[in-house]
This record gives sequence, structure tokens and C-alpha cells, in this order.
Amino acid sequence: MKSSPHRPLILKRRKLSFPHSDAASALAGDEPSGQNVGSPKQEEAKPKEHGTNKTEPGNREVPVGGIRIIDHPTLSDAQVVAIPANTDVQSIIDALTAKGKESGSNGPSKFILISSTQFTVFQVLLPKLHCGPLSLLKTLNSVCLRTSLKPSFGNLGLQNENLRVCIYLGSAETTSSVLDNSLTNIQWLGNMSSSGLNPCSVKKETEKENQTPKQKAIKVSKVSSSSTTSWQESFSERPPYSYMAMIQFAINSTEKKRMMLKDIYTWIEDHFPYFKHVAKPGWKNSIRHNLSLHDMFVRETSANGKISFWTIHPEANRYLTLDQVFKVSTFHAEKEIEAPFIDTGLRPLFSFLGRKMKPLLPRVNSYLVPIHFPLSQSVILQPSSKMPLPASQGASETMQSSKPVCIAPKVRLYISGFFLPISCCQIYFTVSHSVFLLQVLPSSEEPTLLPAPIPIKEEACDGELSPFTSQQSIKQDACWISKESFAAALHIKEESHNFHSNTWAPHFLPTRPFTALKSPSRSKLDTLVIKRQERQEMGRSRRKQHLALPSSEEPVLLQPTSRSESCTVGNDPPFATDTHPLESTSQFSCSQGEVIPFKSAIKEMFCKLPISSIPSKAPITTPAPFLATTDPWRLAPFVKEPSDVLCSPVRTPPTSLISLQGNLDILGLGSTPLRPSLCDSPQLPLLNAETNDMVSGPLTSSPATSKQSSPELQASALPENHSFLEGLVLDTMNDSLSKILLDVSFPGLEDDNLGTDLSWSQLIPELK
DNA sequence: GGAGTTGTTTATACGT
DNA sequence: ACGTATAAACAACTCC
Repeated sequence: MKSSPHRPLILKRRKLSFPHSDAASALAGDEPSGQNVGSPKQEEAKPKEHGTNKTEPGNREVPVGGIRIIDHPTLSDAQVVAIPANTDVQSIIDALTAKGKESGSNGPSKFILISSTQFTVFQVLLPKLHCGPLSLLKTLNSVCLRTSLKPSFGNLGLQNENLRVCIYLGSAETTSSVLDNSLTNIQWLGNMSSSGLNPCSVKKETEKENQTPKQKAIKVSKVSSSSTTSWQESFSERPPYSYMAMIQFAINSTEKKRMMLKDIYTWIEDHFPYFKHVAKPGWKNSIRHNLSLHDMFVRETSANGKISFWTIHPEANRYLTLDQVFKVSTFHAEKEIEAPFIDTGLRPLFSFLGRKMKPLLPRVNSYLVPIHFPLSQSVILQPSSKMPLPASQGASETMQSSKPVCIAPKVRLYISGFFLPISCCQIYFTVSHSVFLLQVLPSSEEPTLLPAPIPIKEEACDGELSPFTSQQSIKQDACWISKESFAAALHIKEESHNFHSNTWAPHFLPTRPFTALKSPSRSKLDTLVIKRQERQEMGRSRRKQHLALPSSEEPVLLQPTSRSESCTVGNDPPFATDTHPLESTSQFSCSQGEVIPFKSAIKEMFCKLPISSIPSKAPITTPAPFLATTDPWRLAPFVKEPSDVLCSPVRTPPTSLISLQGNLDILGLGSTPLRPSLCDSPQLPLLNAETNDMVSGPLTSSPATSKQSSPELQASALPENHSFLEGLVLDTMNDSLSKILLDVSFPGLEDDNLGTDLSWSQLIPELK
């Protein structure tokens, strides 16, 4: 690298990690004035006192037994109940009862209970607190089975439940990091709107971006309990999310999926107090850096050019929001290998025999990232019937009921019987760079509890055969099965050759799911490059990055005839396909006179080379059309939510070349996902309802004049507000599962129409 | 015009 | 090697 005389020596990278409680407590008594100058990380890691329950003036939520109830960051009708470890149920009840009395009838309708124990990070949604303490107890009981909580109401009859439980099951933490991680799962909640946290302002607004925070005056108040310590930590530690992820969260938190820079700052500060109170101001520089660096972030400028918005490229956007993302503990699969489901009342919902999970995001081991899923159960799928498909899709991809399950080789999936109110379940996992989707579909019958444990067992193929190494292999690796047949189906052992059969056909995909994934339009690539050159020649202002055009100038994305709008959202322009490569331009392809300035040479290189960032550990001979179309962050065929076919709204990499990176991209939290896209096919489905309005929409025009993507349609298309959809994403490297994301849906949880009369006793044998 | 903000780019550090 | 974080330079731009 050439050295620039203007550039100073780069100091050693600082870590902004916040010292743990012990360290923080230790620091409390030490005046930092005499700190080592050469250790900026310690200097800036000073927390300020907050989270203690004694001196915070704004702590209106007086903790009961260490339990804190604070506002949910995004859900106005929900509050988050942070439960320290070793809290007994009664304490929780007391706290909730007190809160309920305080709030009265106008109180929150949902309580999200969060705790972290050795096995479980769970979240309990209590949509109807007024359903009574009995229900609450039962619910709590159900989640306490395998936690440090001490259920003491194990034999209560369960009936008239309106409660639903979202249980986010992590994995065993085997080390003392359990304590460290205690409640860090709520770290992402930031300070929410909690006035009780009231962290003192460590950094002043006047601080310059690259100045060291004035932390000399910071003192850390001693916390008297581990619970408050954990709480404090949760608001002091650096979020486990990358800047890119946080930017996505921020942008996706807005209705129009766009945000000004300063608002991004504000959002991050609001949701991650670390950046507001602990981190150096330079983090804003990093935010800007990320915005500029990653192609997925697209800058829009209003027509008058005075306002800049940052958006997410629709093809790269997974519409993840913060409240969808939950951290789970490290998963030690090997322990599960040895003794799966031995003593479990509530064992990990899914255990995977495999190697140690790889981290999904920086500085954490794994994350649970709920992925949206249609809430409606309007589609009733019979176990043995073909999957209903949009009429236009034809039946060519319908699922063969005789082989309802496709299990990847070398994957043994164990599912314990805790699918309580779960009527739909999505399991995404990858094996050998391939993504599989296993779905449990709702049935017409009342939800039933799956037998537990149910092993999904699929032994490895001897030949290390990738499921998609054959020519017609990959399509979409998805399986939809009914719940009734789930258990039985899971026992089906697919032979390796089945991976090459049509069984793997993506029955929920359009008829030509992969014709739409053909190699990128050469002409488009050329165009992009040319326009890049044009821009360079024109010497255009740097600030005019690649600005999105108003929708009036936005090229229309076309939909192949085979991909009916029933698989898209509303009447919005469907996704572009290879059949219209030139038309399938996003804002990256601009109208005449507009350029497509790539931000960096790197990106340009990516554009020229249809490469994949996939670590090609195992050379996979993928059919050429798929090789060239690896857009890991691409959206799977999207389905109009309430009707038609249940399609995964997750951008499911449709090719076999899905790697760890690809899966990260699925989550929208990985690396710059747009790079391959710019080179590859642009024909993949887009959430055009969003695309047109948010990215391409005229920034200055009134909403009325913008594209007809109605809010309703967008709402249906964008499930980020329906945070009850989760999924399980497993990623494997080297033929082993290496990380896991759990994504289990709870349809109806939000709209309260799911089997509310379902007796828990029917579902939870342990509670009978 | 100066200060501050925004956006781009380069360079380095660090972890995997 | 790659992705990410951090730091910085610098230009364009906005605001007072």
C-alpha cells in the first residue's frame, strides 16, 4: 500500500468493548486520570453510571427483585421485562402485577420477558396480561422448565390461554461467559425509551468526532447486584452488530426505508446507548464510512438536492429490524451429539450435530435472527396434497407428497417437542454451500404438539456429495411439509441421489425459478461499467454518489410471465428476470444521462467479475446458470402474505453456492451483499412494493404522487413489523453445521387469532 | 468566511 | 484472504 504523506500513522485499533461488571466496579474506585495513555480502549470504555436502581432519577420502573420493566424500543404496546438470572417466578409475577396495576387498562398489552440462562434465551410475549396470573404462571412455567428460573407451578391446569410464548432457544453456555452474557440479549434493546436507565452523558455533543471522549470524569458506580450489573452491562457493551447491520436496522425502522445520516446517528444512539455514551465519536465516521463503502446503501437525494437519504438497495435489503434480531448463545452442538435431550423439559428446540458454530456477526458467536413469515394461516395445506401454487406458476414445481422432506446430508436435526403454538416453522440451513428450507406448514387442524424429541436424521452421503452437484440439482432446496406429517417425514432418510431428484424442486417457486437466475445481463454489466467510466470522465461531484432516481425515472422491473404477481406483492411491478435484462435495472442502472457511479474500485471489480465470495472449500460443480447468479442476499420468491402460497419472504439464496457469507447475507448482516449483485443477475425477485416507493420514489414529491405501492401492500410485503416470524438458519462449512439461526413463526401471535382457546395442557405434557 | 456536516476514499489494524 | 473497525484526509456542502 502506498503511503500517503497526509496520512498519519494509524494508531492501534481500539476496542470499544466495555469492561465487564467486575472491571467496571473496579474502575469505580480508580480515578482514571492516571491511566496509561497508550491504552485508549480503556479510557473510552468507561461507563457512566446507569442501570442502577437507586440513584437514577428517571428510573420510573422500580425494579422488583432486580426485574426491570422498560419500554420496548419499537413496540409501543409492549414492554420488556428483563429478568436477572435466578429470579423466581413469583418475583416475575410480582413485578408484572405491579406494573399491571400501575398501568391499568391502558398498560402495555405485551410483555416481553427476557432472560438469559445457561440454555435459554427466551422471550415471552404476553399479549394479554389481563388474562390473569394463572395464565401468566403457566406461561412462565413453560419457559422456566429449563432455565434458572424456578417454576413452582408445574401442575396447573392450562386452559383458556391467550398467551403465546415465543421461546428463543439458545444453546448451552459452558463457561462463565454465561454471566457475562446475562441479559446481553437485551443489549440490542438499548436504552429503548427507558427513562430508568438514564445513563449519564459521558460524551458531550460538543465532542469532535475523533476526539477521545472526556471520560476522565467518568466514574463507574458500583452496582450491588449481579442483576443490575448485567443490566448495566447491557447498556454499556458494544452492540454485537456491525455498523452495516445497525445501519440496516436504522433504515429499516423507518416506514419508507430511508433515513438521513443524522437520523441514523440518532437511531443508533437511541437504540445502542453504547454509541451515545461510551464509544468515541469516531463511530460516526465509521457509519459514514460504511454507508459509502457498501453498495447496499444507496444514497438518495431529494429533487432539490438538498436532502440526502440513505436507503438500502432493495435487492440487498432483508428488511431486518432490530426487534427481529436476537442473540442466542453459543451453540455447542457437540454436547448435544453426546446426549441429546436427556433431561430436558425444554431442551434446545433444535440441536444440530455438528461442529462448533461459527459466528454470524462480529464479536458474537451466533445470533438468532427471526425472519418474517406470513402470519396468516389462510393457506391450509394438507399433508399429502400438493402445495397450492399460484395459478400462474403451474404445477410443475409442486411438491411430491411421497417425498415430503429433504434433509441434507450430514445433517442430523433434532427437534424437541416444544412447538407449542407454533403453526408454522421454517428451518433454513445450509449444507455444503447449499441452502435448505424446511417448512412445517399450518394445517387445517388444531395445532398439535410435535412428539419430542423428533430426530431429523440424515446421514452423510458417502461421497461427500453435495446435494446440488448434479446438473439439475439445485433449484430451491425447500421442503414444505404439513405438521401432521412432519414427525413422520422427518424420519425419512433421503438418499443422496434424492437430492438430485425433483423432490428438491422448489415447489413454491415459480415455474422457472432459476431461469430468473441466469447469468447477469451482460449488457447491463457493460452498461454499468460504461456509466462508471462516464462518471469518472465527467468528473462529477463526489457527493453525487449513485443517487437513486425518482420513481418517475426509475426503470421498471419486469416480471417474467411465469412469475405471477401472486408470488409478488400486490400489483407492484414484479421482479425482473432474465427475460428482460435491461429492464431489470435497479437504481443502479439509471436513465440516460444518469450514471452509475460505483463507489470504489473494489466494487467495480466485483461488477466485472461475477465472482462469489464463497469460500469454495468444496468445489461444487454447479450448473452454469446458477453459478453465475449467486446473489446471496437475493430475495426468495415473495408471496402475497395472506393468500396464495406460503413463500419464504426470506431472501433465500437459490443456488448451491451458498456459503457462510451467503447466509450472512441472507440475514442482511453479512458483508457487502451487493457486490455480486452488481455483476450478477438482477432478475431476482425484489420487494418492489418497497423498491418503487422507497428507493426510487421521488423524494420530494408528495406521497400521493409517488408510486402506487400502497402502505397496505407494503405492510403485507414487509413483515418487519410482524416480529413473530422466525426461522432457523443453519450454516455449515465443511459439511458440518457451523452456526444456527432459529426462526420459528408464531402466526397469529400478533393479531391474536391463533387458537386462543388452545389448551396448553394439550401442548405441554409436562404441565399436565 | 468559518465552523460544522456529509460523503468518499485511503490506509491500517484486527479477527476469523 | 476477507470482512470489519478505526482513523484520517479531503472535498462538497450547509449553516450561521
